[in-house]
Amino acid sequence: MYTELENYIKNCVAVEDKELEKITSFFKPLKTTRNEMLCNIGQVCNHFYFIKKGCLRLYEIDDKGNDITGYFALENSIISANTSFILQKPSRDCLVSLEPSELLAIGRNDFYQLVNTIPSFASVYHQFIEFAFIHSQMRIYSFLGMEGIDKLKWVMEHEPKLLSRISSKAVASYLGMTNSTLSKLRAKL
Amino acid sequence: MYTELENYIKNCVAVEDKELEKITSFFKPLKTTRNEMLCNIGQVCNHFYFIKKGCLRLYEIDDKGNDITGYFALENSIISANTSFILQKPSRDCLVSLEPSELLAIGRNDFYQLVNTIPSFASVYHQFIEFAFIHSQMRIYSFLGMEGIDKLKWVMEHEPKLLSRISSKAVASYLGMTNSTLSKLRAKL
DNA sequence: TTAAACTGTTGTCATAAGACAACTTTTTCC
DNA sequence: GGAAAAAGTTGTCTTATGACAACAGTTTAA
Repeated sequence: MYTELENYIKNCVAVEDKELEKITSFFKPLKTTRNEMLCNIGQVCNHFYFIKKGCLRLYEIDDKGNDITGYFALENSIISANTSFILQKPSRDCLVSLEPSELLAIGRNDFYQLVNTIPSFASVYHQFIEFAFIHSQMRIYSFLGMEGIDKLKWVMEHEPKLLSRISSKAVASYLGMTNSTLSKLRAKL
Repeated sequence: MYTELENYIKNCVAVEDKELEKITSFFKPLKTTRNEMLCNIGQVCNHFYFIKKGCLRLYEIDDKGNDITGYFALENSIISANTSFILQKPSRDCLVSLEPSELLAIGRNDFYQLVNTIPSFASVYHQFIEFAFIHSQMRIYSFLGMEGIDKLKWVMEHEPKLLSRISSKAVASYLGMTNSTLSKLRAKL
């Protein structure tokens, strides 16, 4: 049940079996269908999700009704509507499953109890946030200056899984372009 | 000497005077001229900086020789070439002073010693990273979809200090546009 | 103080990308 | 399995922005 999550944690920090067991005991399994909304606009996000199987997407809808993807999370990674989760404010993001998924969910109270009592878990969270920040900065550097064709090449090189796994529409919203533009760029390659 | 830094810390967490004194004792004052390079491309960044006075800018140079700003830091905030500092790899970013500045610098070893021994300092760092991540995500949402004029309005609303304090050229590199485009957009308002 | 360097403005022109629409292909789910 | 919905492709047209250049204004530093 918890093998993947245990591996994820062990991959971040050295941790005793006893602690590991305590940590995982707070996670509850959860199956979703496709397009299931785990956090909607206006809700306060109260869970962190580990993905055993499937794929989630965090996105925001702008004034014109277009959506922008914050990030994707595939198997063996964690995600939540972070801003809402951290600040405990109504979310401006939607967190949604792109495929039928198998998740392990932990509630916010349990999450912070673990963070505050188990240093190795705090370290896991800390590493997640550090990585998330580094990744966001990388995306700013890569997507703010580049032309469309170069953004596409960048993702092909650095995050090829996204292209094989995720719909063009969603990828376009991650690259900051329309789907028709992405389609035309793909044809050019 | 350390008043501003102490206030910065106290603003994040409740902390005893004794601890506060221990924390600040690791920070060394440092004055810079304008355009002084605190971390250059290829160097491994080994310091975190608190800004008492002045302004720093973190940026990267892309293939075409254009530069993109990662973020700015003004008075009473902290900054480093985070990616390099965290991963201990040669930096792709430059960290530079935009004005003559008064800084308090802490070396990486001291920094992590504090993080590992003083929970309240760990919390300060943790909050910094959380905020930095949230801010980066916000920028992705705001700048990836928007047209130039809306990006400019966004900064006017959310980070007006940048516009009054920082050169147009640097602001343009923060917004992901050329300086001539920014100048024309300003004229339109 | 003054020359040099840098910054910002404005113009023209070229081009990448958005908007919209029509159409095809694929996927979904009853 | 098949109808309906969604996703993807491709075309035309428009527009925002980049590239480049000339110039003006400002700052810097010797």
